Amino acid sequence: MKHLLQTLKIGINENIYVKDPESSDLGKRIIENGIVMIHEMGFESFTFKKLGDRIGSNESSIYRYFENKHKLLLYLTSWYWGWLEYQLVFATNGISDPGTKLETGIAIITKSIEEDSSFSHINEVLLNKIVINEYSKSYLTKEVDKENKEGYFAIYKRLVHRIRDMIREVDGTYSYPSSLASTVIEGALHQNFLSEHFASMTDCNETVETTQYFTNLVFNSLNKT
Amino acid sequence: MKHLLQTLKIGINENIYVKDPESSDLGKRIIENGIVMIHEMGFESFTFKKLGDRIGSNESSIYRYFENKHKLLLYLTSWYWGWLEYQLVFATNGISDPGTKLETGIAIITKSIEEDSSFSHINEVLLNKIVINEYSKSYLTKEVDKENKEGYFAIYKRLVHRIRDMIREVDGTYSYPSSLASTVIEGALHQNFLSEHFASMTDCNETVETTQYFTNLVFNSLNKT
DNA sequence: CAAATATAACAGTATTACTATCGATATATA
DNA sequence: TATATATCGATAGTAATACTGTTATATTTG
Repeated sequence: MKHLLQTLKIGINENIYVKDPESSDLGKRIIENGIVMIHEMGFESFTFKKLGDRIGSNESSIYRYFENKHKLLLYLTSWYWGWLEYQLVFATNGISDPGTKLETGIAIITKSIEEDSSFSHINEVLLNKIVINEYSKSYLTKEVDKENKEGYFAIYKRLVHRIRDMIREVDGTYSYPSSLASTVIEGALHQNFLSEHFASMTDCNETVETTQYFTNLVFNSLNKT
Repeated sequence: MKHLLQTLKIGINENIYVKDPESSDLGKRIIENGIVMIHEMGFESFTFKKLGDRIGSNESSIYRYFENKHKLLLYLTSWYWGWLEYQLVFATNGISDPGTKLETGIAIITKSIEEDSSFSHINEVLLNKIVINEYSKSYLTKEVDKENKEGYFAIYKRLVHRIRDMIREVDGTYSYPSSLASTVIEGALHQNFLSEHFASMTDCNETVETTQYFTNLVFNSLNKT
């Protein structure tokens, strides 16, 4: 699994970047250190100038890879969702029982990432935290519809659809499979955020509880055959 | 009800503003037009300079009411949650059956706002849309913990706690009342956003469906006595 | 009427978010 | 080997943002 993910390249919409950051050493340093800096200082304070200083490169060189920091965020979060999608597909691939499959899927989606694969320049632990703290900002913009048409959110949508389909396989009569799928994926990020900053609004404070909460939520809504 | 809400002043943490915008005509124009402009151009593009131009006033005068636009957003969203809290309390006040009470509460929380009270300078329809599009940005910051300690999110938390308590009254044995309450409140905003911009990830496209989805979700999780 | 307060107008600063140009170096190709 | 091409760093420049500070005037209040 680790080796598979090591060699695997996640296909990200080519319009998100100007030049593929995977195609050069500088590109990889932009990604690697971009992740660290966004995690450290938050997306608002992060600038390409600061990143340039950190990697001993120039602001204008970074603009040759990404039009702006919003596009970099889209790239990073797309990578994350693509990576999660692979985990989901591999983990649920051989499972024939729909209930077990969905249960496994929910576990993948709701667990917090605790170890870095340490094979690539991408630190998945930090990236998971970036997704928790910043993902919403990538679509809560006036340009959503245009960017959605361009396919910038395709991977995320595909992931939601995969969970939706797993839900349907368990109970084809359930009326809200799409909403339930999106609620679990977005809700998992939210519960993780709450457990870190607003403990009184959640009952989750470790992976186990988050997974249990959502598993319970989903299966109570479905009629198992 | 309308008259009550007309005279009622929503108590907002005094550290959110420099000078109470309710205390002057200029303050009210800042709120009224701030809502319209944030709705029109989105929070990122909105600036105090533009607002000053619109209301025929000066940038620096607006700074006498709010330190920055982030504080203005905190003010507006606090007002919104306070306003919703009143609706919740009034609507559920006389109800003795815990199930009916919770059902009514969920309806209040999940419905989209369709008419403006048109009594005050605050347009609740637009404010509801602002909350859907911008609320997350008010807490997904590096300053959350500090601002939370200052009490800037107190009204929102109180609302979540009220729903949590209603859940507990229906089923005291349920393990995740806080998480379920926060999932419904945040999830309702999210499903509203999806129905507008990402229809394939939701089954909700009007108030009725959103309310039904969450009602179904909650009551399937609880054991009614 | 005097004093206090509120606001408008203006000036100024550091930073952000870019765009454009130029030159050095490395690499590919002919 | 010569030449074209791509890559990147350095520098300069611009418009806008996010403020802060000062002063003059208008308005309220005592």
